[in-house]
Amino acid sequence: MHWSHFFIPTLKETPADAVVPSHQLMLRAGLIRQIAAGAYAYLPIGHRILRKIENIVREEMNRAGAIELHMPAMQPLDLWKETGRDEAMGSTLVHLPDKSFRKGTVLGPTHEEVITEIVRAYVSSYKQLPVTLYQIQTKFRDEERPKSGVLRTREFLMKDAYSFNPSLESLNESYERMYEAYCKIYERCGMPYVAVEAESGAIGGDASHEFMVVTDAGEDWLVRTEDGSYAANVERAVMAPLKAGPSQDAANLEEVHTPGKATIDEVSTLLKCKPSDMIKTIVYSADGTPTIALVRGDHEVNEAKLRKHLDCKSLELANVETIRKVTGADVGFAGPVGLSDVRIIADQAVTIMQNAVTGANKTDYHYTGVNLDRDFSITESADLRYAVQGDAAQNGSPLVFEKCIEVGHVFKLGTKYSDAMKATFLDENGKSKPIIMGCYGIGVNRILAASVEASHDDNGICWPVSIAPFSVHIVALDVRDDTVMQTATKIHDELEAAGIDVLLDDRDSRPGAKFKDADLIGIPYRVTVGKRGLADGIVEFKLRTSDDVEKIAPDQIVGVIREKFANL
RNA sequence: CGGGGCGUGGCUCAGCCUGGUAGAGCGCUGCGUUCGGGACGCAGAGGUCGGAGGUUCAAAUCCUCUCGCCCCGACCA
Repeated sequence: MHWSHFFIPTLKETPADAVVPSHQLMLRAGLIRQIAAGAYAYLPIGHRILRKIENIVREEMNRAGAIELHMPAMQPLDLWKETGRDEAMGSTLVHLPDKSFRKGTVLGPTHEEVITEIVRAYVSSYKQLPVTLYQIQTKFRDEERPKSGVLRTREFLMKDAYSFNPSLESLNESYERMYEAYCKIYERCGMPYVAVEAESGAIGGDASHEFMVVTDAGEDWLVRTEDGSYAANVERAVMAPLKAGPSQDAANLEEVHTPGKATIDEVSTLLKCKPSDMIKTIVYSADGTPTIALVRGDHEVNEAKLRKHLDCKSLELANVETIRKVTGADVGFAGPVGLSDVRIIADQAVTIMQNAVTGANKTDYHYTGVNLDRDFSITESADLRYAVQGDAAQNGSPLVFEKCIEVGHVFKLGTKYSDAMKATFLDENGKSKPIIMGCYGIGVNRILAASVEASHDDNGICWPVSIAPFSVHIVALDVRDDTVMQTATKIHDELEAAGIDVLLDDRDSRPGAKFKDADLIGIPYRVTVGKRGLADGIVEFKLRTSDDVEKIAPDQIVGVIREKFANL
């Protein structure tokens, strides 16, 4: 490809709206153009990269036995009503206006409903199972706040695969195979990924892993141990129980006046104690029943853990009236002392506290010197909180926290969708059973953006060969010199004939600008052809990621490059 | 959805407070000199100042409404 015949609108300056490196560099390198909040055009260079990623994904999916199909982005709302996800997705689900289209049409944010509709129509026997189907398609989600360029958009490309299995063992096999395919995909894309245990979220199901790329531009947190033995989404992370400190003399239970001081910060400041000396008492409504969670003042309740522990369908913070009724006080003065007839679940860290401070269940009063068993009792204790800095994993290894971006997610769905949509099959004994499902998603554009986040320097992007828009970038200097252009064109043609993607910068620009652009768009191998070099009988060969320049005879450069690619 | 910020040529921004001929740099076109890490000179093209309404003799500038975009937070398969 000749640059002058292509379309690569590079920018010298960084657009002001771009904040994260991947966004800045993708704009500057001419990969994308923003059309609206959360909607981007992929310009030719960006498009080529997406295609390369897609091909890797496709190859690995096919190798793992998944079968490609294509489903519509436009979907009947009725399908979503069958699973109740029309409400669960809330405003994220994009509804087409009734008057401009058929009543009740939505744009697919994901395709569990549609794929289940297809499978239930055609699959009726165990003999047709298992089967894994996938597509690579544009998804629509009306995100409240698109951000960070291409990392969080309202329209995005996703590879979504769905497995349909006759048994849990079969599901586990499909899941395992997808998990391994995902690892290969990220490896082939040259991405430093981490597979972490994850919560399964609103999609339901009982097991899932996320594939994360560590980057400051990310919106998620993962925790892992320094020894590499454990990695999890922070939502999911399980910690070693805290050990009790040295035992203190039990203080007397005392009621203190704390007028208007309702928060942990206010009370700890007033009483000159640490937040970690306080017990945070949070009243929830679990399936409509008031339920109390206790965590240490410096900890946060992890509602996913609490929900799982309670095994309840709905869990929300209790409203003000409920809190008044249960505690007899305004919000901010709740405590476990004196409460009965309500389920109280204490986080493990609370069970080892001594002489704690809590609300007194009396507006404007707190207790000090509160001790478990002597002053209050709990129904049970459990792990209810988010991991924090200083926690250790269950094997005792300290947890480290890292910001990350999710690039893939594998779930075991179970029968959530097949139950709701009556997707059943007859087993060997002629018995009707719901099909067991798994689903597996990869954010294709996120791989692109995460790859830039993971691999760039001050001058631009550094693509791995596998997903680079071109493999070799020939910079022709002195383009009006016939020898230079003949040599550069010959190298270009021969590389192209050898099946290597090559870009020839044949623009009549000054060398500095061409080198800057070359670094910016980040093609892994660069060949410089100039009058000066040719006079010495050489062209220059350089890696994007290195300053070392190899001088190679023009008639040997193609062989050298072909050899490199043969070894990849 | 709460809080903050910003909309002036393809990009970066000045001008607005204190109303009076729409500016600079980059990029673009032409000519010339240059030519190994974003050159220079000369001559050009390109803007309903996001939109609507209002105040005024006069609005990019003041007022009201509105739309869009970015950031923080909440939310998020």
